[in-house]
Amino acid sequence: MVALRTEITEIVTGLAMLGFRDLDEALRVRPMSVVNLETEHYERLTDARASGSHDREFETAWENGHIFARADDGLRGRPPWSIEWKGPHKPPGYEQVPADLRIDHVYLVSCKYGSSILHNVSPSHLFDRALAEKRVERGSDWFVSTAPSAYQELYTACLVDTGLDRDYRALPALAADLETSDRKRLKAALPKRGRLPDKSQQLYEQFSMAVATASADRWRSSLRTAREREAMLWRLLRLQAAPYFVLGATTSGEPLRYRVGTPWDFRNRFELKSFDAWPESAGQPMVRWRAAVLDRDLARDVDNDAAVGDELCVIEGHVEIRWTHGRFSGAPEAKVHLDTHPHRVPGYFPLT
DNA sequence: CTCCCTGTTTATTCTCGAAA
DNA sequence: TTTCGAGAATAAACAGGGAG
Repeated sequence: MVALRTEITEIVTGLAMLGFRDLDEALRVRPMSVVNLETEHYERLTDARASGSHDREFETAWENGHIFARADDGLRGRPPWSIEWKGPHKPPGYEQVPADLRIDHVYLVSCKYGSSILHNVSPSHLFDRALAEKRVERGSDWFVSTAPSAYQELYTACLVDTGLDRDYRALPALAADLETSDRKRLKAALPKRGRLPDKSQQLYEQFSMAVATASADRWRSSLRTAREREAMLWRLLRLQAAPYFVLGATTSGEPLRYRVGTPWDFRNRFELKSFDAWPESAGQPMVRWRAAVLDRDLARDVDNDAAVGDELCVIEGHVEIRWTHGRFSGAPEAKVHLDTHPHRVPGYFPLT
């Protein structure tokens, strides 16, 4: 149930801010003050609650909303005037604050459960344009532009392995000329998942490394100045002009509660010392990234008595570069992961 | 021929899940 | 945990027709 879990976590988080004794009371009362919340949603929630299928999510979401309502950084115990639920709609436009709830028209709350993904964008948007401007470049396959020869070799080997090179309905000789229908045929002929045949597998590994290396190079060369690297980090971390809150859970179910500060908040306390990106040898093309950030608050302590070195925080993550829908299928995409625990990321401020 | 409208296709992004 | 896959939503691009 894709939508159900999202619905539960988002709505229950909101309900928990309204001051009811517990979730079951809230579900009984069915407050209609939550914008966009209809009877059908309450019915689904009540059913899910009764079935016991999402106990963990109910509990965490309720606790998250409850704590936000009382947190010094949050509502500080003030009863909210209005709670707006964004609902299942995907907002038009670009780079909105990823908010699922809005409290009193001001407090934006994003509910994020079991995902370490920061972005899922086209590779050129990340590596060439640093997530800055949204401009689609059609007709340019990232794999062709970053690793043309390795891509071509892999493609040729896959044609041979699948026997499609001898098919009378010939596929194009050049990987760059693949059409959608060609991709479908090739994908269907390849093993569903797991390793490719020996020769192809070896070429796939070389291809992965070539793509990763070229991607990391292009990323680094698009970030020449300290200014650009800083802006890159802000966008990676989704720092926005206005602060917002993330209430959710890690992939292992541990609760997450933090405020995402603005670039201004970031600069007040932190200073980006370095931003690195480098290719990694993995099954699929992967680029790792790491930012070293100076925490001035801690640095001040160092002047007094703390140990030197503690004042540097490290933020780490990685980018998967992959076909969206399996080998040779769909345009390549770049999935950006955050590997550092969010509560230890400079610019994210855990709720206390 | 150009411009505008409209329906269709495709790329991109978001979401989540499952196998290894 | 890492690697890989897929459905759905949406916006951009495309294609074709018809009016001016």
